[in-house]
Amino acid sequence: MKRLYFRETSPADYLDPRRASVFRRRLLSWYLDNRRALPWRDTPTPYRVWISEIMLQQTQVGTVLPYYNRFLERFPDIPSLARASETDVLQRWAGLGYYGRARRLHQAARILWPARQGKFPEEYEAVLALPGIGPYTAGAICSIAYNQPRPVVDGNIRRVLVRLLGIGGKVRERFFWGQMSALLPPNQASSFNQAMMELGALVCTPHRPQCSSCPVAGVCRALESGNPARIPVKHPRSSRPVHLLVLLLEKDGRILLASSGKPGFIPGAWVLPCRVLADAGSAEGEAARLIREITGRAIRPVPLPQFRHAITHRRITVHLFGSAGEPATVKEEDYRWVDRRRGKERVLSSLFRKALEAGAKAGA
DNA sequence: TACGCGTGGTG
DNA sequence: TCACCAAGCGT
Repeated sequence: MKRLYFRETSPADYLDPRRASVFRRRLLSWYLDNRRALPWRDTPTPYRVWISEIMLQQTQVGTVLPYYNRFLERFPDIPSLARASETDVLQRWAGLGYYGRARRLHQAARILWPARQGKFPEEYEAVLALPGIGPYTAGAICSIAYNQPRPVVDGNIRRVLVRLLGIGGKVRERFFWGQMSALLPPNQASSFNQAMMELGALVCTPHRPQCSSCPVAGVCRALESGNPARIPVKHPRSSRPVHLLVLLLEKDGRILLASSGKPGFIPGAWVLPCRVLADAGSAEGEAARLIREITGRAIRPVPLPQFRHAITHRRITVHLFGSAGEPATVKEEDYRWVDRRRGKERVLSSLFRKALEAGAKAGA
């Protein structure tokens, strides 16, 4: 059955040549005057643009900045990144999220060095073939670092385009790529692509777009129609509640950590002993059971402060437990007693860092 | 195509 | 408090 959910593209969706020309000129002019000074814009070498684009995937500029600077300091070029251990790379990434990005970044560096002398490829297809690089990132690197005429489409650009073109319904992904290809000035791809994203980030924002100071307000169909903020239309998403049991076991000032082979956690990172719960009510009973499994002894779990942790599509309620009395020696290899202070130096996700802080605050 | 992946900011 | 969002990719 044919789905009517997506709106078909019609020739009328494209800006006519005159409006397109006005749009390009005003956007580029605005960008030259208003672009933010960012470290990867100072000297846009392929390597620096690459790192920035990976870090910026689903992550805001302000969040990325400190990580970017620290990362470049430690790994200034492809050989230094390739020579590093994965743990070292993850250590610098810890806190940024989406840890698969860091692993694939590292894998790509090892493909490029020493086999390809650490030289970042120039051909779009070769860039796209690298781990962690999809159509957006390949287009971004080729256009920004090499000024190749490659379109890009990201969240900002989708929003700018549907407003500019006054698209109310849902369109397919290829619609956006077609529009960007049509608008792209072949000799100014670097500036144009960045200008589109900059406009989306600074002016054509999701809430309360600043239409009064928008350089392309004169050619915007959403503004013509009256209420630009109503575009794009939003559809509800659900985020499921999850209950997670976490154990904070101590012995002689050390805490028990496990190297996580478990799916859903940072690869190669350390975790506190934990288990997903069927419901909130089973927390204490499961805590006792997990302690017994780990230590081989029946030790009463002591409730510590609960806290919540939000991840995309999930609201996690963390049920934190300590133990009364000294847990016996742990048999299983995955577990290790680690000095509390040194525990923080290990790769830990924010959730477990929060758990350590909550435990410390409770005097555990 | 739809989902999972982490975290911090925003209203 | 909470849903939504942010320079996406891999499966």
